[in-house]
Amino acid sequence: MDRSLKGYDLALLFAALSDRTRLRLLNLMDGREVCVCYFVEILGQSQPKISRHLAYLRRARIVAARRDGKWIHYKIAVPPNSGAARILRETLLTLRQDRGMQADLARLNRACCVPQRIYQLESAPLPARVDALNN
Amino acid sequence: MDRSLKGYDLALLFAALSDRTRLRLLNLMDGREVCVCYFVEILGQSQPKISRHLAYLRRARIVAARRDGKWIHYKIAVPPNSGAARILRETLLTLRQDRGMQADLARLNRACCVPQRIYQLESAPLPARVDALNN
DNA sequence: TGGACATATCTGTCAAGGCGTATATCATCG
DNA sequence: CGATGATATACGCCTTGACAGATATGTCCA
Repeated sequence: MDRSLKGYDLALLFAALSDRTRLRLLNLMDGREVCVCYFVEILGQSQPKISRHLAYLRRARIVAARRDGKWIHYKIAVPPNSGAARILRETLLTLRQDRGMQADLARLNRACCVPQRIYQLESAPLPARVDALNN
Repeated sequence: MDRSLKGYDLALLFAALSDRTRLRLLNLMDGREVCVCYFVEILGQSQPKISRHLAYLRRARIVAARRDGKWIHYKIAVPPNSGAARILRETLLTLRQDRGMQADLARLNRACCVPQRIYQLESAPLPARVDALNN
């Protein structure tokens, strides 16, 4: 019996995905490990707000956090349920089609080119590529 | 440009999917067109509650309603966004893996065998097979 | 040890969603 | 018509989530 199917609430997954800000965060993490300060800068939203939305994603176990000195890096995690994992994969692919999401990525890439010119990012670790859920 | 990507809010889709009752309704409609009274009977929940949840699914345009005399039949609809459609398809496949969802289907099938013995269903139209989103 | 910085959590307020109850709508039948 | 049955919507109450602002936690560095 597939234990991974027990104890994972699909409705909770969808609740985590049901907010535009959280979808934007996931899109920025697609194939990338990103530290919180980049989210704050790229989305132009307050740090507590970003942090709360990240906590929501953690609760649904679709992101993983890793501390690195004073920074915390987030990346997408494979949820412990194969169906949820497939749904998440489809979701990320769908987000790529969205104009707004593409614009977020463009802003991220631009910021990564010149982090030293953006006060909040000058000493922050650059986002790093990681294995994407999608091929 | 893909017009179908405009005007469809993915977050709204996920909000529609973020409730267990609504997932149960969708699962019952997987490959089937079902009238409201069956949902009420199978889920054992009040008619207004079922109706409100169906309205939510309609708002996200993932179900279609059809009037047939005094009955209204619901079936799953392909949302006007190809990504949303793929996500919905994956979701339905995932629901099939869930014990509770399988139990709902078993209750539905049992009720369909002897609708005349269930007062609320004695004159109701039987659920009918329709093309499923999944193959 | 004490800042300074990155991030998380708490608090209070407001809007949205869930539910039960009551009621409205719409079709059928007599 | 008026009554009945199927479904939808309105209302009131309660809970949850989103947000801003304030504060706590944890790490680094002087």
